[in-house]
Amino acid sequence: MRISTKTIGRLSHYRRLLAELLEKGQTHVYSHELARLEGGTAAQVRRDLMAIGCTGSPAKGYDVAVLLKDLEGYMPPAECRRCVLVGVGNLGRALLSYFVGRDSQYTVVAAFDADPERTGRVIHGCRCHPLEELDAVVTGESVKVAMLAVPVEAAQGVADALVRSGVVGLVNFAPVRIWVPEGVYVESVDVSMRLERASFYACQRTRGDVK
Amino acid sequence: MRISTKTIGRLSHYRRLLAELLEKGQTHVYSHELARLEGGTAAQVRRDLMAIGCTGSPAKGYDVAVLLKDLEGYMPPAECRRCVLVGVGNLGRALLSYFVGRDSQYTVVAAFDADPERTGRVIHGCRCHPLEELDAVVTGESVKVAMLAVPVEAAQGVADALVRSGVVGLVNFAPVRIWVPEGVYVESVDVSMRLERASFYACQRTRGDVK
DNA sequence: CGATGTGAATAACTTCACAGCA
DNA sequence: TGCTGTGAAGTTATTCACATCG
Repeated sequence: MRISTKTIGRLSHYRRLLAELLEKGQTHVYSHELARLEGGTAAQVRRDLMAIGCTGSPAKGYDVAVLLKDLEGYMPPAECRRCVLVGVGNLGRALLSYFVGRDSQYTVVAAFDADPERTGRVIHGCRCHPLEELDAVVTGESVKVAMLAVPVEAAQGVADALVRSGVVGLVNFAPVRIWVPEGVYVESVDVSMRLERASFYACQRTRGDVK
Repeated sequence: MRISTKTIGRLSHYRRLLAELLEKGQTHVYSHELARLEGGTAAQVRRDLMAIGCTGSPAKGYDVAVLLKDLEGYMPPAECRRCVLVGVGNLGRALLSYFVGRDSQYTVVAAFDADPERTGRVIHGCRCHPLEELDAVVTGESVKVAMLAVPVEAAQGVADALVRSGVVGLVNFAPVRIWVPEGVYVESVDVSMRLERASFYACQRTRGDVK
């Protein structure tokens, strides 16, 4: 059975929430509690968990530790949670600090930048290489996933280079569509669209026709 | 008629694409061209445009200038495209430089940060105020939209303050759910979920594109 | 022709509602 | 009783397919 992209996104979220609950010492959780934390409905949570074969008990709900383990078993294994970053401007540095927290599941094994001013240094524990070393590092480390935080003009070229070096999963922060071969997956984070949508609904309300 | 959130997002894309086409001097565009640029289908583009009453001609497709004008008329007017930013760390600075391009439709009228080291300065043309001045500035400037680029622990408190000052549209970059009163719209940009999903499909070797 | 505009069909996603269990 | 697991129903989103037009 094929699990939808939306469900995968929510499973990721549930995992984060469960890790927090476990840390707090909570041993069991009901679907409606997870739903409230996640912003969805109880039925939705149960469906998502059902999709990957997780079960709970009517009496106590879901066992937090078991559920977390199941989710971790379903989500990418450690070797897929190593990624690289291209572009070490403000956004790139923000991403590095984002993934340096010790509870983060992901590791940025290397960063790259075209600007010599930014390379050769270690930022947030991550070595910053010149772009020329991209292929050697990505191939050498067998990295499959990359984050793209470069200017619009550079995005497609860098994406091509990454794909050539074996990357098959990309998170693109540049506000431009990038083309990749069949079999490569792209997540586009489009900040200006998000801001525009927020403004749109903010406006609607101001105009007085909410909902 | 109610237009879906997804359609709003795509309309925002179309607008950006049309602005580029106009700049290039292209006068007409077919739905399948826009579709290719945006990564969707021609039928989807026509549906979206139909939803807001735009029309083209079978002979030449859509008139770029007219369509752009229509989209601009539908999207938020200038007074809703003024926003504030809270949190001037790396992410916040990245956002400021992002929206400083003169082709950007949006203006960040003020930024705020709790850290006195970061306040009092002008960054990318945007004055950075201490958090204490948030209410005065947001209320005084009648700002309705804000971007939240603060640490997880601070997100809810800042969101509350923003809402109290009249903000009704939020773009939240903190990886945590924030609670807002009925009528306030929140866009959550969840980077770690995006990265995880990219890893998931990279692992699976499945294929797809996500906006 | 090769497009648009659109009803109709299909697919995807979400919620309902209830049996069954502790 | 109050929850899970899940078929069925409902809702939303997307694609199909075709009448129509220059």
